[in-house]
Amino acid sequence: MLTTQRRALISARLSRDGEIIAKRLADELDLSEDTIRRDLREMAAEGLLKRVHGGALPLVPPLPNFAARQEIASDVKRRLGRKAAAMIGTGQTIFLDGGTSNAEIARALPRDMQLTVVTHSPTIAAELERHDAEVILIGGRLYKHSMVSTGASALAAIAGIRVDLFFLGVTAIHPAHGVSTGDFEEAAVKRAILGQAADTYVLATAEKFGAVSPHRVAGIADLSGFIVPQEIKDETLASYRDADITMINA
Amino acid sequence: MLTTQRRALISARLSRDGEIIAKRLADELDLSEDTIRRDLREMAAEGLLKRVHGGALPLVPPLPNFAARQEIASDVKRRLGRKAAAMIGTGQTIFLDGGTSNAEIARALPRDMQLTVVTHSPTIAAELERHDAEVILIGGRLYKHSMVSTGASALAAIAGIRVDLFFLGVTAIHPAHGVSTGDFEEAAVKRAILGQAADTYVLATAEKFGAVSPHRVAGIADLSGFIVPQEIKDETLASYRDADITMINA
DNA sequence: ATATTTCGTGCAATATCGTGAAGAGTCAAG
DNA sequence: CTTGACTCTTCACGATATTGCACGAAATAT
Repeated sequence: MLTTQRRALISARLSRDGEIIAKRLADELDLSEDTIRRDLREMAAEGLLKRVHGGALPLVPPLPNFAARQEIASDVKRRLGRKAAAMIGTGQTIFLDGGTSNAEIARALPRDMQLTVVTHSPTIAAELERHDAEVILIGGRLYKHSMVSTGASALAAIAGIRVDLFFLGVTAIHPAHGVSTGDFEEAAVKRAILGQAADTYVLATAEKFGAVSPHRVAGIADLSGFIVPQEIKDETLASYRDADITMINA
Repeated sequence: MLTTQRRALISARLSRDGEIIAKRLADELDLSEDTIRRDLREMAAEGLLKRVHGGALPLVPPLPNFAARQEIASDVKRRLGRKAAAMIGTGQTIFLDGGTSNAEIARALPRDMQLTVVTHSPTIAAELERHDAEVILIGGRLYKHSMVSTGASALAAIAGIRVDLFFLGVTAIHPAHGVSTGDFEEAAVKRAILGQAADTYVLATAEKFGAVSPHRVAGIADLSGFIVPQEIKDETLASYRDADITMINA
């Protein structure tokens, strides 16, 4: 690839994605990071972009849809997402539930990783547009609040799929009442997926512990484990210990 | 090989590949790089191409690849989208195909309109997150290039749905070859939807007319009409008149 | 506070460039 | 047939550009 073309690509990516990440582009183009960084440095000198640590940003503010996408996932959720992504092996088939925590898993997945991602969330599917991963989208009636497919057709589609790993999203986690969520249909879909997964993990931010939502998804013992932020107190987690499930710190 | 022939070849390669790499062409033609570079130098002096280190590029950047196409919802597409949205009645069920034009329809829909939108594009579904519309998502294996579900399960889901209005997205429109698209699976899905729709309209930007893509979706007469930008020339559209379909100006 | 990532710089290896000179072929006038 | 003018090509070589690597500094993550 010619240098000029590479620079043109950088410009195009900048306006499309709203950012350039030096390392990622270097991997993608199979070049050293030095080359990419040199490009960025020189293009910055020409006033074509703004250099930042790790890559570059456009001078003009990015498109609105990117701005929306960029919504700040809290630092905690990003950490949980990275930890979860690290649990996934090449070639596996995983199911990503909807929700912002699981969207962070999608973002944390290496772009060139070979795996199959099943999801009933169009938002998550959209996140994976530029990944190499095979994406299986579960259709159905869209439940807007959580942006996931529900209903009979979703259940039917789920019944035909087995996955290695399921990352379940819930709104509440309680030692006695298990994990639960706010919508009846949504809970039914989650239960269906749970039944098809070899292992199920929940990304558990602090505010969910001790809470109960109307529709139960599963008991604590039905899960393989939780991924919890490390700053959560031990006594909060103590009441879950007897269920003998894994607590992964992130 | 004559100099003139060689230069003609260079021009042809430039428009076909969007680049000339001096060394590669020299090897291929079994000539020294000097000769190629002299050609490039002189053609650049005549304003036929742009010299760059390592070879040459066309003066006009190559066809908007997918990355760039994604980019700007041109003013034209927004107009088409608004016109299409205006055709939709309250309470109707419509199917939105993937693609940037159809995304503009979704954006142009009033937030509080009561209707049912069926789509196999997670991107379109995500656009409708804050609309009151009921959204039915068609699942399947995600074809990344266009971001739409394809495959047997998508076809099965489509077979169970009837819609009032289908907004079809294609890459090419030709009087004799009908409307066509670049992917085999994608074309099959589009045909399936067409069979379930009472009316089908295509948002037709100027560059699509007269073009032909590998996989035919339908003949012109199988459609209800086109929504075309008003600045398109009458003679361009003349060859479609005999099919007796509606041309809506936007 | 420490580990990891990213940065900038200098440097060496390689690729590409421009120039001028030399070789090869063509053609027409002598 | 020979010669000289002309064109096109290749070769040689110094100049310039590009790339990857090493290493200490700075920024960022844990």
